[in-house]
Amino acid sequence: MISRSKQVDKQKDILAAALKLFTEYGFHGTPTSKIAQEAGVANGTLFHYYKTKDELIIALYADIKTKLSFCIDIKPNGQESIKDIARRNYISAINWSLENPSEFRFTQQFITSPYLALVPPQIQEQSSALLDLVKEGIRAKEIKVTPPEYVAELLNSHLSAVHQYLTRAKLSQARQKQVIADSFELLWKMLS
Amino acid sequence: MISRSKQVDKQKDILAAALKLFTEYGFHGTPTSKIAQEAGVANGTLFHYYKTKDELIIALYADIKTKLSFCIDIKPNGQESIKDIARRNYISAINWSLENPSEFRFTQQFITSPYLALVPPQIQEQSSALLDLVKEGIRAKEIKVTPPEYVAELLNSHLSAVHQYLTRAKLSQARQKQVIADSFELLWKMLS
DNA sequence: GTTTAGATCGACTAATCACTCTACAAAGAT
DNA sequence: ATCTTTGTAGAGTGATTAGTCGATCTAAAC
Repeated sequence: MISRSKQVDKQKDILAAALKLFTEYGFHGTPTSKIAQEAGVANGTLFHYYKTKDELIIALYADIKTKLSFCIDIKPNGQESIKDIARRNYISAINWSLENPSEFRFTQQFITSPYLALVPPQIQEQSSALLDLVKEGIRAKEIKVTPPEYVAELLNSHLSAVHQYLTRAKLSQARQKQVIADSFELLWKMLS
Repeated sequence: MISRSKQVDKQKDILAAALKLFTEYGFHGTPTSKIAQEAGVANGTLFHYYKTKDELIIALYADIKTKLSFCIDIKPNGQESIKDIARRNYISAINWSLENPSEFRFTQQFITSPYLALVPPQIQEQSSALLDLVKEGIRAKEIKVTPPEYVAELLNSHLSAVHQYLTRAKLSQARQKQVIADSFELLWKMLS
C-alpha cells in the first residue's frame, strides 16, 4: 500500500472536520456527532481515537502547534543577521496564518478559552524557539526592549494584528506583500 | 427606597454572575441554571430578562463595551497635543483592563468566537472614537502609518500584549506604571 | 380597595449530547 | 488456518440543559 494506513487517514479526517466546525460554530456549538458526520466516520470511531471531546480539542490544538512549528527555523541561513532571521520567520509566520486561516482562528479561540489551562505543560512549552531568538537579539544588542517575555508578547500580538488587518482588507497580492514587509520594519523600529 | 429598583439589581446580578462563570468555565461550560444560582435568582427569572442564553451573552458583551467606552475621551483636555490625548487614553484603557480582568478576559474570548457575528452592527460600531483619533493623528501628520484601520488594529493588539504581560509578570505598582508609560512611547515610536 | 402590569419562582419538558456497548470486519502474526 | 489485535460501525442510554408555564407576589395607579 502506498498511502498511509487507514487509521491515520480517519484520524486526520476527524481533526479536519473538527477544525472546520469549531471555527464555524464554536466548541459548544458543534456536537461530536456532527464532527463524525462531517469526517465521514461513525460516532463510535471518533471516541475510539479520542476518549473525550476535550481530548479531541486539545489534540487539535497540539496538532496545529506542531504544524506551525515546522515553519519556524531560527538557525542562521548563511550570513544572516539576527534581524534577517527575525524577518524571515516573521514573514513565514504571517504567510502560514494567511494560508491557514481556520488554524489561526481556532488557535485564537483556544488560547483565550479556559481549555488552555488543560493543555499539558510539555505541549505548551514547545514554542520557546521564538523566545530564544529574542534572547539572542537582546544579548547581541540588536533588540533594546526587555524582558524577553515582554518582547515575545509584543511580537505575537503584532502578528495577530497584521493577520487581522490583511484578512479584512482584501488587498492585491503585491500590495499585501508590501504591507507585510513594511509591518516587519515597523515592528523592528519599535524594538531596536 | 435609596437603592435602585429590584429589577435592575437582579439584572446586574445576573450579568455579574454570568461574567464570573463564563471566564472561569467558558460559554459552553456554564449552564444557565448555574448562572441563576450564582446570581441568587430563579431559573425563570433569568429567562424573563434574556429570552435566550445567546441574548444574555451578547448583552454582557454590549454592557462591557459601554463600560469601557466611559474611560475613553478623545476631546482635547486644555492644550493637549494628539500624542498627549493618545497617551491619556492609552493609559486609561490599560488601567481599566487591569482593574477589570474578568471583563477583559471575557471580551477576548467573545471577539474570537463565532458569537461576534451575532452582534447587531450598531453595538459593534460604537467604538469608532479610537478610529477618529487615529484619523486626526494621520491628518495632523503626527502618525505616519496608514490606513487608520491598520493603525487601530496595531494599537488594540499592543494593548492586549501589555495587559497580558503585566498580568503574568507580577510587578510592583511603580514598576508597572513605568512599563505602561514606556510601552506607550514604544508604540508611538512605531507609529510616528 | 381594586386593578393591573410586571417580577419572581421553581417544577417541568422536550430535546440534545457525550459517551458506551456490542457486533463485526480487516489485517497481521505465528 | 487460526488467533489476536485493532479499527469501525451505529443503535442505545443516562444525564444534562435551554427554555416554558402557570402560580404567586409586589407595588404602583387610580
